[in-house]
Amino acid sequence: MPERTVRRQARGLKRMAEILDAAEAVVSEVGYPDLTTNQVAARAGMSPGSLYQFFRNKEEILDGLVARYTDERQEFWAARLAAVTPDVPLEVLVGQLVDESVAFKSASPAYWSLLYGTATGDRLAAASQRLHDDLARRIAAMLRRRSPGVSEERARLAGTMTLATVKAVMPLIATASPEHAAELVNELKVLLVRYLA
Amino acid sequence: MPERTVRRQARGLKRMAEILDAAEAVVSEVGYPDLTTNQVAARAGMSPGSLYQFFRNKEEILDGLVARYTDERQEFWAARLAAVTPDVPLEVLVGQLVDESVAFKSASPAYWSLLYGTATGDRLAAASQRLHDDLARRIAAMLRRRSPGVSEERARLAGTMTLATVKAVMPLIATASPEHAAELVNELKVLLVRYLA
DNA sequence: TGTACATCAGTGAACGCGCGTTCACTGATGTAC
DNA sequence: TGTACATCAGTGAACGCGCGTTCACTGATGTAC
Repeated sequence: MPERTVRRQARGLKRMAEILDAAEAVVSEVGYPDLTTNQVAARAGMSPGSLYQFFRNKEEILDGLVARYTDERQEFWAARLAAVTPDVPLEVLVGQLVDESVAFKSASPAYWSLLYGTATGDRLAAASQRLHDDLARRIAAMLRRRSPGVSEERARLAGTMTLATVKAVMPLIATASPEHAAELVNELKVLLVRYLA
Repeated sequence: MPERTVRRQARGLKRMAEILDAAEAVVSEVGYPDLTTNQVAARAGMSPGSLYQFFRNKEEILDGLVARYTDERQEFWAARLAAVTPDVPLEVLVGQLVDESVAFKSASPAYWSLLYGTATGDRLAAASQRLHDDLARRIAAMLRRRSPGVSEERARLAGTMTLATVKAVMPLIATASPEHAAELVNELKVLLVRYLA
């Protein structure tokens, strides 16, 4: 257990980074719920005991990993957004930012697995997936009844997006204050109306 | 361990429902990661051993709970969407469906905790929350540089919605086939452009 | 309608396995004089 | 520049706790004749 005043040697700092690298690899391989400290140690090429020279416990290791990720992302997007000039057309701006988001995401699978991965097993995730596919199909069917000109393909896409958006805003509503929640609900409606119009 | 041919008595079926009720309560109280079978048994007012008369193991209990939820939701939305008449204005339609989604969600907190709850501790969720708040603020600032007329309040809402939407579509992109992923990315851009225009 | 027997429902103490963490120890590196 | 000593880095076996699951058992309910 590291005391408050540990003069970390260069070797030690490098080791800490290696531990985080190992944790990252293990998370992206087996997922957070199945990660064990012994796996991390093995992956980092050191003994289990060594982990505890640098981190107080398992949770701190994951904290360290998340901190590294969030710092990196925060820095990147802060600079990226600050660099946006007001005259660039909206289409171009959105196109670039979305593409960069996608690139960022696929570059670090462990981050998503950590923060947005399902806590439950694959079985439950699959059940939810089936429900969503079914609902997306039904939304698509409804949209086509309203606008028969729309292709099945496009209606399906719209259904998927609608469902995903609603799903995404729900947690925000749950944590927000009542009046802020009402604003969010309203804004969600605005977004969907503009999108589906 | 229940054999294939168990003639469940009425009493037993009622017990199974009680177990699922108990599991639901425990999940919504302590969250899925901290749920224990003994807690569920205690909550259901029975001994741990009794659980295993009706479910093979812990996972099956959660499966049962999720199945009950998904069936209920599937049924509700199937009927609800089928009942939509083509002549109702989009604003009204979206307004109603979103409101019903919100009502449905707040009626069953365990469902969300189960399927979309973070597997990691509250500490990590909080870190991610901070990052998102910061990014929403920066997006809002950028939007106001582009459109100085927009209020800070509205820009902030738009930033939050934008971020939530992007976040929601990412997992879909990850699991989809390459060409379908490209479609989703494109559709996300369309949605954002229409929303932010 | 009553009796015998199989099966279902239920108990709660105990077991065992996995995994996070510790502990006693050895080696490596820095620092003081 | 060398020597002594503190501190850091590292090992891996063992420990202990929590929790899912079992087990031997008792009670309740249905079914056959």
